[in-house]
Amino acid sequence: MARPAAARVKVLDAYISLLCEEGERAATLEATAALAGVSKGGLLYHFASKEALADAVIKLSEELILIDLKDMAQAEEGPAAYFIRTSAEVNTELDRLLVALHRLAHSGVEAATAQMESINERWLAALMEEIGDKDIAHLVMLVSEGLYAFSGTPGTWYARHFEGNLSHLLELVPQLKKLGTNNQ
Amino acid sequence: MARPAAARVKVLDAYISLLCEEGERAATLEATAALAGVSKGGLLYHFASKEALADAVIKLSEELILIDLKDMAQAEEGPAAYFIRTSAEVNTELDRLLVALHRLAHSGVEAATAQMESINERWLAALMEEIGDKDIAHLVMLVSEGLYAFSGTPGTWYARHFEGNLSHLLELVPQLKKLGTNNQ
DNA sequence: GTCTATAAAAAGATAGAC
DNA sequence: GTCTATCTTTTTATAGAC
Repeated sequence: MARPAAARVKVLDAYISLLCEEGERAATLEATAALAGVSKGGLLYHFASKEALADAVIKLSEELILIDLKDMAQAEEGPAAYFIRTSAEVNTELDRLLVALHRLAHSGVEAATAQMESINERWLAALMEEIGDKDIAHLVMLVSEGLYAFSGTPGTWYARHFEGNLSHLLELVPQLKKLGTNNQ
Repeated sequence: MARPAAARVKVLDAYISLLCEEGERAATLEATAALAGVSKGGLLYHFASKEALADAVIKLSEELILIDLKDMAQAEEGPAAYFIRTSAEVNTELDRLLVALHRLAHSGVEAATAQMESINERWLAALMEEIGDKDIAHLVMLVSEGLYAFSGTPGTWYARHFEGNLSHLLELVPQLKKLGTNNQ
């Protein structure tokens, strides 16, 4: 589907928005259709079931993560700094998709859990390329995971403490890498 | 309720188990009652609504977190090491409650989000007592949050990479603290 | 306190008109 | 492609017997 219908895009975007901003319980077919400005029937023409909606989230996350991994490998600041910096960015398309994936995984959608795992494996591999030390790479993964866990819920702890203030964490990256070298 | 009914405890425990192991979608009243070995009516005698069940999770998490904060402050290894070590422990009562809280928060239960925030504020304050440096304290918080985010889903990325292997991360704690000193 | 039976509401999905 | 109307299933909650 090289040029998906506008309505299909609006529906998927509405579903992702509801997942991110109100949680999985609120992301019903009816609420999604209403937010997208279509009827339930109109929604179901594009996505035959709720599972199809979740699958579309997973598929889109895969497309965006492939771009992200490429950018991460080529980043001038280095993969680790790129990774931590972008982990804290909120409301990028990738961030929204990853938050939506989280919501689905926590609700019990197994395909979403599997995709999260797959993404984590690839990120860890990319970090290991640069860092070398397994423990430090894990540490960076956990920091990133922590940033995601706090994101997607505006006005929360995460926002109060980190928003616009990530530079301090980023300054630690070279030190973390050195720490990795000492540790080998 | 100094000595809550045995059935009440079984129901609450079943609800927490379903949240942790199968996600919020699976934690219906019917499934909870079945796992607890009571009828739906029996369940609703102890918890008048689904909201009451969620509130009980939040209340129990508060009781356990007060104990945890006290233990953390008095830990011989220091608050930060205690905090990271216990963050990775799975299937403790506190861990299960925190995973359940996460599930509820991601589903859209606002009271659960508020409780998570409250807990995070108190943990950060306890870490600052020891570490002093705000950035490093944040880093430790994020690592811990990452550990929680990965926990509660057996057989996943987290389990494969960290289970029984946290000693490496713990060895980094003194170095992290030193890093904080340099950073001041 | 616990059960069964039943109601009420919400959510997912289908059919067919346009 | 999109809508309305309808059906089915699931989920929450109530009522009342025991």
